Order: sequence, then C-alpha cells, then structure tokens
Amino acid sequence: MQSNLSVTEENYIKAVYHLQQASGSVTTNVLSAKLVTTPASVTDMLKKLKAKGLLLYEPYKVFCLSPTGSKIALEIIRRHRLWEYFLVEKLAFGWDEVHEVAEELEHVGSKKLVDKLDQFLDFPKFDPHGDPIPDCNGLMSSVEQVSLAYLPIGQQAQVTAVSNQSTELLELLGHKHINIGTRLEVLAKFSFDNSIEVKIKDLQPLNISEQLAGVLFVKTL
Amino acid sequence: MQSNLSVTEENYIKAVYHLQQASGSVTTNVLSAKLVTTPASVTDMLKKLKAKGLLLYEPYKVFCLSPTGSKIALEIIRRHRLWEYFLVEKLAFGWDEVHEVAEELEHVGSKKLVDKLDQFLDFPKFDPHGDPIPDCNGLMSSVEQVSLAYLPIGQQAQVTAVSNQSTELLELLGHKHINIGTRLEVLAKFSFDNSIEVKIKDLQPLNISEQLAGVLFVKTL
DNA sequence: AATTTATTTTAGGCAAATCTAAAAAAAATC
DNA sequence: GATTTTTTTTAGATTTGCCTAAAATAAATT
Ligand SMILES: [Mn+2]
Ligand SMILES: [Mn+2]
Ligand SMILES: [Mn+2]
Ligand SMILES: [Mn+2]
Repeated sequence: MQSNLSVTEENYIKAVYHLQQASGSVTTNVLSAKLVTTPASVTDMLKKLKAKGLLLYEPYKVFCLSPTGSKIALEIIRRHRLWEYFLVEKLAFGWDEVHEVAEELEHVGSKKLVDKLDQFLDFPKFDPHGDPIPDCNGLMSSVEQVSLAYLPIGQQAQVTAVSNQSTELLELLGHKHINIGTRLEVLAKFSFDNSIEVKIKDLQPLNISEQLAGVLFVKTL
Repeated sequence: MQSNLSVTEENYIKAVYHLQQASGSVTTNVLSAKLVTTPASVTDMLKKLKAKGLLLYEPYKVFCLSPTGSKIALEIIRRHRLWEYFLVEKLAFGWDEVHEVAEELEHVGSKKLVDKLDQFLDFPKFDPHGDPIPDCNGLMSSVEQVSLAYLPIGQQAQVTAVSNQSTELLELLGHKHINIGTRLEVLAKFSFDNSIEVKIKDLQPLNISEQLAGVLFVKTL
C-alpha cells in the first residue's frame, strides 16, 4: 500500500489535483505553466503517471487523476497543510512565510509521522491560509466551510462547527449566545489584535477574539 | 552562503564526517561499505565534492572534509538530531524508531526552520541516543560530556552542566546537594521508571528521576 | 625484488528528469 | 473546407547518480 513516489512525481500529482479543482480537467500546457517547466517534460511525466495507474490520460486529450491518484494527492495536501499549521502555531512563523518550507516537508512520507503530528497539533481542520486539512482518511471539510477568521467584512454566515470541544470554549460560546446554526454578519475586522466584530440578530454587536475566530467554522450565506 | 546540495551529496558528507570521527581519515572502500554502494560510485562523488571545495582528496589517497565541508556536515547532523529530539519529546516516538524519519527530515535545509525548531525544543544539548546536538554555530558539547541518563552502572562521573536554568530545577538540585563539579557514581538503574541510584561521597545513596537525569550532564572519570 | 592480492580509478552504460527543436495533431480562422 | 495558429508529442541531448567490468595503482607476501 505504500506508493513510493519521487518528489517530482508528487509535485506533478499535487499540481494536477489543484488545477482539477478549478476547472475539472487539465491540459499539458496549463500544467507546464503551473510547474514552470516545458510541455515536453510534462508529456514525459504524464505517460509515467498513467503507467503507474495514477492518471487517466490519452494522447492529445485532457486528463485527470485516477481514484488512486486523487487519494495520493490528498495525502500530500494533508502533509503540506499540517506542516504549515505546525510552522505557524508551534514555531511562530508568519502565515506568509510557511509555504516554501512546507513544499519540502510535504514529501516526507512516513504515515506514522504525519498521524502523530496531526495528533500533536490537536487535529486542526484548517491551515493558516484557511484551506481545509484532509484527515487521515483523506476527508476534509467542504470548501464552503471556513474559519470565521477568513471571512471578509459584510459577509453573512452560519456557524457549522467548532474545532474544539473544551468546556472553556463551550462556556465562552454560551456567554456570547453562539451555537451551531447561529447566523451572523461580519461588521468589522481589527488588525491590531485580529479580532472581529460580528452582529447576531436581536443582539448587540459583539467582539470575537482571534483565538475564538480560529476555532469557529461557518458556511457563507 | 547557501550551499544547495543534493540529498545524495549531503548523505556522503555526513558519512565522511562520521567515519572521520572514528578514524581521522576515510578511504573509498570504507565509505562505499557505509553507504551500501560501489567504490566506483564513491570515486565519482569524491571528485564532485572536491570540485565543490568540500573535500580534501587526491586520487589513491585517504581523504577528509575541508573546513567548509565539516561545517556543512555539522549543519546536517544538527538537523538530524534536532528532529530526532522533536519526534521523541513532542510526537511520542520511541527512541528506537526515529532514525529513519530523521534521515529524511535532515535534508530540509531552511536555516530559519531549524533555528526556530531549536528554540521551540528549548535548545536541547543531546538527542534521544545521547549524542550531542550542534548549536546554530556548529558547536556542540564534547563527546566526553553526556547526559547522566546514558551512564552505565558503576560509572564514576562529575557534573559539568545542566540544560535548563529553571528555579524548579535549581531547587531540586539544592535539595539533593548536587552542583556543577559534584562527583558521583551510578549504583543502579531501574527500567520501571528509568530512574538512577547514585552515590555522592559523604551522602546517602539517592535516586535521580528520568526527568532529572535527562538534564544533568556529566563527564566520566 | 618479484609476485600476488587488495584497493581505487577509469571506461562505458543505464534510468530519471530535464531541455531544445522538429513533427504531428487539434483548434481557430478565413 | 482550406489554411493558419496553437497545442501536444516525439526525437535526440544533457545532467545526476548509479552500475559492471576492466585497467591502474598501492599494499602485502614470498
Ligand atoms: Mn513540493
Ligand atoms: Mn496553505
Ligand atoms: Mn539522509
Ligand atoms: Mn541520534
């Protein structure tokens, strides 16, 4: 069950996955632009990935990942986003300086390492950029569900989940009259402390701290 | 000042360093055995490392790392041992299952990553196997200085350092009459809790917990 | 000192990943 | 529908790291 792919193959698979998300299928030219390489190099790799059963590809046609390929892509993305979360939350990196390093760390494939890292980080659901982190089975929150911290001003949303079940968190949510299903609107965001002012119907506007916003997940309305 | 070496080149440099430690200089045959490769492949790489100024090498002679090569070796070893420490102390790996993973993580070269990891781990001086971790300048405790946790029964030693300056630690050391310079002998080791019984002259035998032994560094006598 | 043995290097080749230039196919335009 | 343009693939090289087999050198034996 271990796939044993080269760093290059993994980077190709991840790139195909991300381009698919945007447009359903991918072309040689688009992929070569994304990877900053030549179309000829891409064609070489496409044949290789097809031979390994990871890509559905016929010459001159658009292509997409096979089910196996998609599963591997999600493993790589899981590693990438977990490491990003680690770098920001534990090593005090800025969210804008983690990508390059995660681009390397994502290729350390030990399943045990990744699952233990996930546990150490308390199973985060979103990376520092607000992108969902696949769990150990490749499942992740739908992209509609995002951390409250990433909503723009004026956005209306409904609380769908909290990433933490501690009594401290539940106490705070009770005090602010916030529950799963609560509808709210972002009134303002303050860069000084990254706090957010939100409006809940029939209540006074209230302030959400950076810490709280980070663990509150909502779907936009 | 960034060296930008391949994983293979880094593994060669590290192997040369370790073999040098044992015997002062290295031969093609010995290195090929260590890296499980052929002497011909080693010769190829030796020429490449010489061309890069990392190795002092003349055909048919023994060779050793240049000052630059040594510095790079210490950076790789620093990364390897810091990751091993991280895996054991933060991710709850067993000390016997970290080497393979660290063998991969050591090649992620970001200086910022490594120094922040070091800080996050509180600047550990020894890895889980008792080997010293070079600091950000490549300096490390002499191999004579080891954690008390790694001394065999019957060994006499003298306390040389503690890896932590907390008041809690100093309080405990005061209570046990242990100072820098204190001479002791290991009487027994208990695998149940990894505690150690030591004898200090003119005092009753006393028990050192696993936690305390881990931060007490000694030189053997 | 001559011969045997061990070590090391060279020569030539292979696989992976890349490139440039040319050919083939598909898409867009007239 | 024919022609131009774009996209994609193929052909042939290059670089890195590795191999085997043969040649060169050094070390050990007699
Ligand atoms: Mn990558
Ligand atoms: Mn991200
Ligand atoms: Mn390694
Ligand atoms: Mn170690």
